[in-house]
Amino acid sequence: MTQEELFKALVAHCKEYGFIFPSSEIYDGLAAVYDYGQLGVELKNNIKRYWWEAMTRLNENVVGIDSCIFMHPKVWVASGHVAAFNDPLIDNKDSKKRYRADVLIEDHIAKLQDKAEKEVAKGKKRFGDAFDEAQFRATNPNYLREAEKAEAVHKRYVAAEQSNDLKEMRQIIVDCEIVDPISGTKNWTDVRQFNLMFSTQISNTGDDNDKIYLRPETAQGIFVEYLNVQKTGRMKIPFGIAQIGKAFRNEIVARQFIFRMREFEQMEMEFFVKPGTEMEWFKTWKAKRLQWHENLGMGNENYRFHDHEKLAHYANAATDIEFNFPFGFKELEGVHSRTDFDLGSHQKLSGKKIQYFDPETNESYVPYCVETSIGVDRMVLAVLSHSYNVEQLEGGDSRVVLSIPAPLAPVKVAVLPLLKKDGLPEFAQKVVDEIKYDFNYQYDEKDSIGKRYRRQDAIGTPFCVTVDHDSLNDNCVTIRERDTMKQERVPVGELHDIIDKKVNMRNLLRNL
RNA sequence: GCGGAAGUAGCUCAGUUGGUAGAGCAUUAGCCUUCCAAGCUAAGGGUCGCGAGUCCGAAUCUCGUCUUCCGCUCCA
Repeated sequence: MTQEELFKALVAHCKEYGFIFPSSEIYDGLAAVYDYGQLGVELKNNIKRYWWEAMTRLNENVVGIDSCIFMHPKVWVASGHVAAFNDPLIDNKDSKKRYRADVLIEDHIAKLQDKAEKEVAKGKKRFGDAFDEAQFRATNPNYLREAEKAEAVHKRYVAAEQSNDLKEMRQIIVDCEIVDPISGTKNWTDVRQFNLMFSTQISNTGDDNDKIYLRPETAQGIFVEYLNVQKTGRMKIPFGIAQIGKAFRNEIVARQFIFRMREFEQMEMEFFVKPGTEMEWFKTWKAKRLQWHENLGMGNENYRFHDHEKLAHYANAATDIEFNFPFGFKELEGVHSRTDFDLGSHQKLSGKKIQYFDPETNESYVPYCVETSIGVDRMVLAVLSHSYNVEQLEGGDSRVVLSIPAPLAPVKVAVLPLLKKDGLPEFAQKVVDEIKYDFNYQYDEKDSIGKRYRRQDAIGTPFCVTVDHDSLNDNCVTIRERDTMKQERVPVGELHDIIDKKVNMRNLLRNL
């Protein structure tokens, strides 16, 4: 199977066994929105628990919060999202390329200004030392002509941008005869506003002033609660705040199953540190986060760091932890050194002092911040795509097995009476009673035992417990392990410990 | 958003020149009995993605539309 076929098979498998369904399927579905089914939600919850416990329990200076999706609109002004993700876009119909309309116009203005400056350069060359630049700029007709052209376009552009007049933007591009650098044609579509953030209104009058956004990242919820948590939790720097929650981004193209969705879930942790120490902590969290991934045992060679060359407006260092997905190495988690950009912006815009008083040095400062940010859905996809295997067995048989790390598996154990008579189901029920308070289990008495094993393999259940006639006499059952298919006969009383040893979350949390 | 391909039962697909929709697997019930799927019997399940049009008659022809996949584009 090629990687592409494998990925398709995985997507089909996810639907067939109740992990992940396309949303609203009975109405033809909704593009790039997926629902988690009965098994998917268990896997997802286990992943979230693994992260939450690693963060908040194993670091005594990291606490969690749960902030809202709705936030004050000014939050997104301070964070830079309103300014940075509100782009007018235009397509060239011939080259099929998309451009930012404002960039096209700005480039054009720059070209015109360039022409004017060339006149100045010419003047310099001609008059040498006698050249009076101010005089030249004020009087030279060639220069003035070019400069006026640039100024005229600039004025129109600023007016259009301020009034958000998309038709005028397009008209400027048409009037200036701006051509697509690739196709060289002027065959443009309309200018459309693209906003990364979804919006709605909080009152029901539809007034534009009541517009609020669905958060495009959970991080800002942490920043605006920084003061509350720091004070009420008596937190001393360095300390962190962790959060798991939904975020929404109106991506132009959402693709690759649950890898890029418009509604998705993040697990973010903001770690507040003393300015100047952020690089140390950046390194620390890079290592800690990689270890968290490696503890899953999905192959250390499947992870790599990708350091950012080009940094975002808020960062002074950034790296991605990439995972080897079926479609190649792609970002799974980001570790960013965000400086004091966020807290600083909120301090400025809100007028509230957001500072930390350091009792050791007696100074106040806006803390710097190191962020770890991982997509829950990407993590689910990483686990599923790595776990999905089609194994060839002796005798030409094959089985589909999800080798999900046992502590993350949706179902931990299946209880299977060999026959559904002779008192075996009744005995099996007693086995269920033995384990049901501690482990998610399935009971199945339908079809042959081999078939039932395959069904459990397909959903990644680490253990199958089989009850046979001997069980009634010796109180022992057969426990069969998913990956090795090895069987062992054990007393019912020992089941709990055998299963627990393998599926307990502490197996993953060690050494973190 | 552009280009290409696809959409018939839960899944994989068949369906002839337009003439009342099929198979295998799966599901449910019963039988059989058995430690690594595919034994027997029966049953349920389909507005043929959706909407128009042509036609006496459309799963089939035409147009539109939605969704999915692939490639571009986008991705602080």
